[in-house]
Amino acid sequence: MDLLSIGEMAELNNISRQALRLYDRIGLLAPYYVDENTGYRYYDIRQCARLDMIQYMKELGMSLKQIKQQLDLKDIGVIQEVLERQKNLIDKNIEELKHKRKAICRAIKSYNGYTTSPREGVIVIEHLPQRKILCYNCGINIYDYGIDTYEYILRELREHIKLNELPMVYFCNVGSIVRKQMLDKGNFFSNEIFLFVDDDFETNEDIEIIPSGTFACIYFDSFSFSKEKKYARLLMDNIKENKYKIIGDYICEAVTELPIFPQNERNMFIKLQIPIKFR
Amino acid sequence: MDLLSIGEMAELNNISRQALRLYDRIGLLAPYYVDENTGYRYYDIRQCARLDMIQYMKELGMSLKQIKQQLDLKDIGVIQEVLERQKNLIDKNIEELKHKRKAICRAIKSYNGYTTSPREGVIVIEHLPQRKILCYNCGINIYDYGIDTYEYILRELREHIKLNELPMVYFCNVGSIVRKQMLDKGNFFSNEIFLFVDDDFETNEDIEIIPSGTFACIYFDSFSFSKEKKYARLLMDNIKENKYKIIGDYICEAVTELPIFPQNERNMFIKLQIPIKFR
DNA sequence: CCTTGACCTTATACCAAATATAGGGTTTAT
DNA sequence: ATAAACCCTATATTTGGTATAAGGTCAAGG
Repeated sequence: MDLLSIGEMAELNNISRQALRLYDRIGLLAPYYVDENTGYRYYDIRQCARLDMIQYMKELGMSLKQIKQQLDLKDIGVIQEVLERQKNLIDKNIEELKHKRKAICRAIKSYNGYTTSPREGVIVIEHLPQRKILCYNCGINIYDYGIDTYEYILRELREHIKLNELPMVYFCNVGSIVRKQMLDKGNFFSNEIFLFVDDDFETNEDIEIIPSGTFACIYFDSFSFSKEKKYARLLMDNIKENKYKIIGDYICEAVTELPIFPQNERNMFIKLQIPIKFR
Repeated sequence: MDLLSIGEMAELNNISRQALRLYDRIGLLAPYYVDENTGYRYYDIRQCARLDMIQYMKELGMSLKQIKQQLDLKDIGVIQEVLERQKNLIDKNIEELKHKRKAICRAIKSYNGYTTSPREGVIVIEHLPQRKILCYNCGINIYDYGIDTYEYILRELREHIKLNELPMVYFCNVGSIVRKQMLDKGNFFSNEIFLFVDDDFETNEDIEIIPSGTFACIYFDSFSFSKEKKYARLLMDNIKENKYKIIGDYICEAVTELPIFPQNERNMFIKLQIPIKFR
């Protein structure tokens, strides 16, 4: 019987010598024979079977520890269980990745929208598709407070997201909403912030739909409430001038950008939007 | 302006204190203010914006180093590139996982097939669906050699797999093939081993299709060539006795099991199969 | 028999992205 | 005043390896 040196074994199995030594040390794959004097490791070609299984299980996503436990069990047939478990794990991973992908696509679209957006302060009429949002009621009128409070509320929103098991990738596209009845009374009041979710997101009590329609919009960046109020007034005045009819809630949509300012303050692209009907 | 202790900051952002200290040390997020005497870290609530971005980019799969580079660039707008890159990465991951999933399903099916298989040596007639295999010609007649040589050939097959960019998960379901013309001449000769791939696998010159049809099959486990030959003879004799007509290649399908034997030798479930027609 | 180069050994350090722990100092509320 | 809660630094651990150094061994050729 001819034995293989660690280098030969490594080459045959596409693994590094170092890795084989590691497997030896943790007891995952001991060489068939070790020279007492030199410490040289010698492997039997048939040990490739075990190494195959190790690499196979590793591919399935198991840790070396798990693999060792599994192989130490010497329990034939348990491999099926492992396979089932790993399949479910993979399914979960795929779902997660798909979710992430969607969120990224959303973010890409948002950013593109903003880079090709009209100049700051120009009012445009846009047709916007139906959108789904996940609302969070923070209990206070955010316009009564400053950016600090807004940050705290964002943290609360995030807790909310976590409860809904949403990936954090959605967190870069948030907004606030002033309900139509408040707007009609001239009361600039909002106790709700939200984030946009995918259109095929399962609708539950937290999810609300913003219907498609015609919106009067105005863009600006670098967020502050006084700036928002200024542009909101501009937008409302324009709507009044043109005798449009407001038919829904005021929305302030924000896309968070890289925070690069001295105090690392939040920098955002903002798009205010009010659904209207031409009279 | 009220500042946050590291614990408050950590709690607000669902991150550990340790992680925040780490981020400080690597320069990813320095506290707004550090007490000179006590070394206590104090954060500004607005730094949540930067932390959000860090966590967002982390979610996208970027390393802390990459994130730091990105944020240090202070180049607004590069986020789009990052998003595109990460989207492609996710697409690749999803594809890979789907591949793995399929291979696992195949393995599960194989194992189930064997646990519910007839007793060793019993000949059964089965209808088997169309299957795709990836063939490798090893140049020698494997039946002229022993298990050691077979292991070497398996290594070559694996090199072959790697060239075809197949995930290693397929490697647990291999087989060998004796062509009909050899069988007809009574020549038990095989220089081809293969592995099963998914049905929707893209067909190229290495891929071969085993057509669906009726097969005479015999099951056994613990592989050795002499055992295979014994059962192959049994199978052939039975076919002759029953006056079936052999209409295609002899296939020896193996499912590798956990290697648990003293020398860690390969243990396999074997299913011999010969396509036949009733006269 | 000697040398050379390829190969082997152990030991240690490193990577990412944290977590855990020890040992000691500080704040805060009662 | 004092205890609980909190903070600090420094070090070790985790996972699955890779990299390197310093030194020992093997096989082939002269």
